Amino acid sequence: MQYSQLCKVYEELEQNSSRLKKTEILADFLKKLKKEKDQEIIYLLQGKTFPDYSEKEFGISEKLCIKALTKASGTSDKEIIERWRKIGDIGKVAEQIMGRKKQNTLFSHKLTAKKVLDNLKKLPELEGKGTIERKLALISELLTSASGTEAKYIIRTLLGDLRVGTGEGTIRDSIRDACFETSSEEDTSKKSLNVMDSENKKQITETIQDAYDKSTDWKLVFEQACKGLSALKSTELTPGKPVKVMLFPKEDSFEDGFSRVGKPALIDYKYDGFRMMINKNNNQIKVFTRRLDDVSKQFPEVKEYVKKYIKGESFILDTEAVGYDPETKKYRPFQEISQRIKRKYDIDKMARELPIEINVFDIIYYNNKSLIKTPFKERRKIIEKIIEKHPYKIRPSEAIITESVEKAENFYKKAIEDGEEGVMMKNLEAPYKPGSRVGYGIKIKPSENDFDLVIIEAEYGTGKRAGWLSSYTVACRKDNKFLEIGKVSTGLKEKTEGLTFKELTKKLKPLITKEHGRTVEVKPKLVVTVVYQNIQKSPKYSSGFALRFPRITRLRPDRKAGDVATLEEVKKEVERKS
DNA sequence: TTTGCCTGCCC
DNA sequence: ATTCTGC
DNA sequence: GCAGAATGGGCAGGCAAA
Repeated sequence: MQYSQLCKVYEELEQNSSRLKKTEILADFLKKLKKEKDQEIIYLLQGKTFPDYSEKEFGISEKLCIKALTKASGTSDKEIIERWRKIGDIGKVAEQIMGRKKQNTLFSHKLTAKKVLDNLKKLPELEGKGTIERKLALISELLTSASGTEAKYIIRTLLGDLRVGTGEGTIRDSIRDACFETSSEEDTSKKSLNVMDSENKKQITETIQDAYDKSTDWKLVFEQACKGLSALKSTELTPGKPVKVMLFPKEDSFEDGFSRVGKPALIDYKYDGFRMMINKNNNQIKVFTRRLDDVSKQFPEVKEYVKKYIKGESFILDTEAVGYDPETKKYRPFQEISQRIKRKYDIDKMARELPIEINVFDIIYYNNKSLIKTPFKERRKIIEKIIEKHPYKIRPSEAIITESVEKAENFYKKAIEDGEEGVMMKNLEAPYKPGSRVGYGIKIKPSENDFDLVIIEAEYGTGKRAGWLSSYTVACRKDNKFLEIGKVSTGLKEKTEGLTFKELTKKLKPLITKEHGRTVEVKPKLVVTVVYQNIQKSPKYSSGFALRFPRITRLRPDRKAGDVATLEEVKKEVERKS
């Protein structure tokens, strides 16, 4: 298959925002792909070359894409960055530059999808001295034989950002439509077994989703769907192979929480650690992160705890690991535990200095049986039955079941007093939904504080926000100086109503004093209110602090730069919270 | 040998 | 992580 | 209500430049 054929699909997807239309476009493509040899091409549809659970990385991002473009086109870094600033998409820059170049070339080699796939797949394998040079060579080889459009999508694929708006749901539905016949208005009279009526269609969709949930691999699911329903149904959950985690949207009050998850609900602590999926298959024990990275080596204690304190031959547990101080037994902030996650050296030393407590809050597989569809209350019972509770090692998450808002609030207060982040509320009847943020559970966190800060630098946005100054460096003050305390971007509106990026850009432009690349320095005049969840020590910002999860809530035209929060006030808040 | 940029991935 | 937006 | 896109801080590790 020609890569240009694939690019045509990307273009169409990009031009159509309706999900139904996207599904149609993709289904047509998949019908063609069925007849091809390289089914791996399906990964390219989501800008990938491997299944989601693969840990292979390109090791290429913005800077190296710019280098590769320079190399392939001869255009200077400076011009590329300037174009990027203006149009907010390195892919589009590549399209312009490589497209222009093509006109001067008399013949061009046709790029096949396989060639693109092959070169991309080589990237993760390279290591050691000269790696970057060799990676750039592989990329510019593709770019030089690419058309403008092809260059655009090669770059976007490398950046891991295809921007064609196709997620799992769309892929799933198009596999359904490509592999199973759909009844259209004209032939509703026909009663063929293969023709989907709406009930049937729903079931097929669910079966495909279920197969993906269990395998996390679209290539496999597509191949099975081509064979038929029973092949899809044969997919099984396999402990040792990672599964995507269920996610939880935020809710503001317990009333809202109950109305979403129903009454009674299970409420448990939300720990400020990191997600850990623990898989046991007989003697093999593996630990995966939320993005399906294998961190078994980094957390040797998990094996020990699992062997000693959990009954069962095989299982998959969903847990949160929190770090604590081994002397004082006090829970430590996320910043500290994050030192262990990607560690390759001194693993044992860190394990002693910063041990973890594993809080188990869900189970989706037990003794050769999937529990994905088992109601949550049953799953919780199993957790409590099989885990021997050992605080500071492994334990079921702290939880209550209640239908009272008052009891929920008291439990929440206790969680905060214990130094945790908040609580989760969960629907007792719900199944487990890998990878989706569905309302079977929600999270509740404390109301947050804010500072008024002044904008001293800004950066041009990308994608939807191209052309606007959309990310702002904000500062507090100390005497007559302004000290950076982080960047903020979210909270503003892209369209109308409320404070927009457009408006802020307009206000900032006259204040610009210097420009470098995509960043501008501005006179410290504009004051904004920034809410945040936490204040962290920062190795990067001049104030020595940074805000965790910052977002802008409003403009303060009534305030001057001299009115913004002082470093002293920031320090006082840090004290107050600890 | 050391430093610092870059990337990917936790939140 | 948070937020906004389109479906 | 959900998925998708565009953004935040900070960590370790890998490589290249100093």
